[in-house]
Amino acid sequence: MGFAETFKALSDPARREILLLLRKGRLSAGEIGSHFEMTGATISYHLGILRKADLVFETREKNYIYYELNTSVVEEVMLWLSQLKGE
Amino acid sequence: MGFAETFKALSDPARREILLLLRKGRLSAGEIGSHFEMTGATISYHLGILRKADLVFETREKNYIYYELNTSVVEEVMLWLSQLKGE
DNA sequence: TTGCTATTTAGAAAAAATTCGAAATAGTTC
DNA sequence: GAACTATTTCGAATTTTTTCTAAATAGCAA
Repeated sequence: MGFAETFKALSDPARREILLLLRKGRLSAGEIGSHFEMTGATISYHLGILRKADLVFETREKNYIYYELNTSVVEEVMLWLSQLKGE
Repeated sequence: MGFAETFKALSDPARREILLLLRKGRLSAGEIGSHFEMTGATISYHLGILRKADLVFETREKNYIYYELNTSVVEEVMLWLSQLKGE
């Protein structure tokens, strides 16, 4: 948990784009990277931020690391936001 | 609009606390500041961030500036988040 | 084991965010 | 107008974030 981490993770456009990509299903770090004009190192950095915020989880397979959306934290954030708009 | 601005605004604990304070109704900058261990200048900075993100709006009265919650942006954020968890 | 592919980690540079004290602005009140 | 109160803006210092290149790790394949 930790809303600071979560909102911070969501505040970057590339990281939000990554999450949207993952809606369709899991992708390897490399597949994710191919959608951006960034080095693999930078993508890895962003994936680390998303992972620490529990917005994604990874599963290792062969020499790939697949990333997948974790929606449970999204629910918590929505709950917090709904508090804000009256009950 | 601008989700980057909005999520960035929400990523700071003090700013989230300010928003929660404003649920009960409008407060002046000074009243908001009295809840924190920060200078007025810093509170003003945070209020500026929240205002730019359209999460609050201000109304001037006497020599006070009152801040009020703006929930319309909160709705947009929730909509974006609900996209994330399957339609 | 040697080489290949996928990804991360380390270190450093650049940019952005946070905070403060001091000065400026603006509206009140005498 | 002069003094007072509330708040913001400015300038600078510190911390955090973002990005890269280069090096390290790890699994696969020959």
